[in-house]
Amino acid sequence: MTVSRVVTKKGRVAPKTVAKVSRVIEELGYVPDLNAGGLSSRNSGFVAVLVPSIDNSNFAQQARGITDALTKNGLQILLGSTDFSIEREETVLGTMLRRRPDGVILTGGNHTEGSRRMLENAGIPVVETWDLPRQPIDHVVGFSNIAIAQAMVDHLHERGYRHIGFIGSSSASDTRGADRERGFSEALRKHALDDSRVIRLGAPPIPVEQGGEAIVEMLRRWPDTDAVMFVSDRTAFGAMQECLRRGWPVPERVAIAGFGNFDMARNCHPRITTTSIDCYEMGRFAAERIISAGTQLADGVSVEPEIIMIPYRILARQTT
Amino acid sequence: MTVSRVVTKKGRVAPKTVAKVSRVIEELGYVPDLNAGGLSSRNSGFVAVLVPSIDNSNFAQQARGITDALTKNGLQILLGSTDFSIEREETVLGTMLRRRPDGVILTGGNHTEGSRRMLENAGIPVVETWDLPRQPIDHVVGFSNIAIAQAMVDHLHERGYRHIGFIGSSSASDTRGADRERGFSEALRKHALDDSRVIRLGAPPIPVEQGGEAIVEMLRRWPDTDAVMFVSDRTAFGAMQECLRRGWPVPERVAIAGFGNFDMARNCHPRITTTSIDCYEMGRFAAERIISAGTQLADGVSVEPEIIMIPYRILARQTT
DNA sequence: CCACATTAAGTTAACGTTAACATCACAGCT
DNA sequence: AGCTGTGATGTTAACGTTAACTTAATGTGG
Repeated sequence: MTVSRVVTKKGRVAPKTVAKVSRVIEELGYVPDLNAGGLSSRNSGFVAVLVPSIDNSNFAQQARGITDALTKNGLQILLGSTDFSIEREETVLGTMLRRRPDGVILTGGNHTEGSRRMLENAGIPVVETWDLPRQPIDHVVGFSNIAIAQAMVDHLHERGYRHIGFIGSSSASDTRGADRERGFSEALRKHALDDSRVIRLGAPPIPVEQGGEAIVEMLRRWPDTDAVMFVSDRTAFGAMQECLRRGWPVPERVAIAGFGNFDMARNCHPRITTTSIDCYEMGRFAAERIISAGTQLADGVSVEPEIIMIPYRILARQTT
Repeated sequence: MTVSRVVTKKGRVAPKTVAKVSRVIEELGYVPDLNAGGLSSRNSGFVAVLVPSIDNSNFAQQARGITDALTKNGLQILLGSTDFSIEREETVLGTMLRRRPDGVILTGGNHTEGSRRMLENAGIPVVETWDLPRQPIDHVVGFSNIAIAQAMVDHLHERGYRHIGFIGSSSASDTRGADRERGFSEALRKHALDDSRVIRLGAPPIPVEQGGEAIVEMLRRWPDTDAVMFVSDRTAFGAMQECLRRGWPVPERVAIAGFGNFDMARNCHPRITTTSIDCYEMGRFAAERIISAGTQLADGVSVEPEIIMIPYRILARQTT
C-alpha cells in the first residue's frame, strides 16, 4: 500500500520512505500495472477516440490535441479509425468499450443505434466533434459544416463569381460532406444563383486524382462554370494540378476553393483558398471536456451536456 | 467460467448453453472486461506502437497495416508518437509498458539506453521498423536508408545530372535522415562527384515552406546545381512550388527528387520523382512478427530474431 | 454390467492493484 | 498522566477475469 501511495503520489508518505521505495523500484525495475490499478480503482485511465481516418492531417492534429491534454492529466488515448463508416464505428467502439474507457470522443453526429445504445449503457462522458448534431449524445465540441460552406459561397460571391459548382462525396454516412453540400446550395439560392452544378464522387477518403477528373467533367458539362468549391483540400488540390497540366489558368479560367487547410493547399502554387478550423484545439477541448465531466461524475455532481463551438476562418488565397 | 468460455470461444460448451448464455449477454448488455481478462491470463491483448509522428502519411499507413493485422488476431493497438525524439520515445514507452503490452513496434534503430533496458526487462517481442539497426533489439522489419539514397543518386546520375545537392535535416536523433545524407555522399563519391552541396534544416518534422527557402539558398550558394535530393517529399514539394513561383522550370533549371511517395508529390504538376516503400506492408509484417513471436513464446519455443527487408522503388517522374 | 474415456460444467485461487478502514507512534494539550 | 489529534503505515477485501483442477453426466467397448 505504501508503494502504491509512492507511485501514484496520492496520500502522505514520509520523505525518507519515499526515497527508500523509489530506490527499490529503481533497483528492481518495477513497472506498475495500470490495468490492474484500473480494475481496482474502477477507472482505466483510457479515453477512446474514434476518427474516420488516421491518415488525414486534420484528424491526426485532432488526435495530437487530445493526446496532449490527456497526457497532462495522466490519461492515455485509445485510438481507432472507422474508415468513414458508422457501421465500422460501431464495431470499433464495441471493441474499445471492453477496455472500460473513462470517456469516448467521436467524430461527427451520425451514429448507429447500436453505438448510441452501447454508449448509453457505458455511462461515461461522450464528446462528439466535427459537427453540431441535432440530437447530441452528450457533449459536443464542433462547428457547423453548413455555415462554413455558406461562408465560402459568400466569399466566392463577393469575389464576383456567379457560376459556382460543388464537387463533393456521395456516401450516405458522410453527413459532414452532405452538410457542406447543403450549405453550398442554401447559400447559392440565397444569392439567387443556380445550385445544380454538383458532382458527387464516391465515399471518403476520395483519392486526390479524382479531384482532377471531376473538375474536367464539371467544365465539360457546365463550360461557363467560373468557380468550384470542393468538399476537401485534397480533391481541390488534385483539381488545381489538373488545371495546371491542361494549361487552364487558376483562378482566371476557374476559381478553386477547398476545405481543411492542408499542407498541400497552403504551400502549392497558386495557394488554394480554403477554410480553416483549429483541429488541435478541437481535440484539446474535447479531451478537457471528458476530463472535467469525469471528475464531476466522480464527485457525484450531475454533469450538464455542453456544446462548444470551434471558430472557423475562410482563408482567401490565390485560387479565388 | 462457462460464460468466459462462451465469450472467448475457448474450450467446449454445449450448443444450447452457448445460446442461453448469448441471450442473457444480449439482454444484460454485458461487455466483457479485457483489462481484467488480461490481468488473469497474463497477456493484455495490446501491442504498443511508437511512431515519430502520427501526422505523417507514411507512419499513418504503417499504423493502418499494424492495426489490420492485429485486429485479425484479436489484438489492439496502443499508439504513441515520439515527436522524432528518442528521449520522448523513452517517456512514452515507459507509459505504455504500464499497460503490459504483448509486444512493441518501434520506429528506427536508434534508442536511449533507458528504452533498451526497459524493453529487455519487459521480456516481450520487439520489432524495429524503418531502418536496419547495427545492433537490433530483437526483430527488424525495415530497409536501408543509405541504399535507398544511393539508388536515388544513381538515378540522377543516369539522367545526366552532375551537380547534385542534398537538403536534409540536422537533428542528432534523426538517424534515418542522416543515413540518407550518408547514402547521398557515398554515391556521389562513387561517381567521383562533389558531395559538399548539403543544406541541413532543423529537426523533423521540417515545415513544407522550408523546402522552398532551402532550394533558393542552395541555388544562391551553388548556382550551377542541376539537381537536388530532399530528405522528404514534403520539403521537395515546398521547393518545387517555390520554383514555380519564381518561374524556374523544373527539371530544366533544377531537378528535384523527394522521399516517401506522399500524395502531394504524386499528384502535383510536374509530378515529383521520389522513392516508395510500402509502409502498410511494413506495418503488417511487423505486427505479424509480433504475433508469431508471441505464440512461439507462449509455446515455450525460443524465438530467433528475424530481419525482414522491405523492398523500395525509385519512382522516376517528371521532376528529374 | 462394469471399467474407462469423453464431454460439460463447476470450484478455487490467483492476477496486481487500490478503497476503506485499522493500527500505531508520537506530539501537544490540559 | 491521560486524552486527543494527526501523520505514517499496515490489513483486508474487493475489482472481473481465467488457469488449473475437480466433479458430474454421458457414452463405449469388452
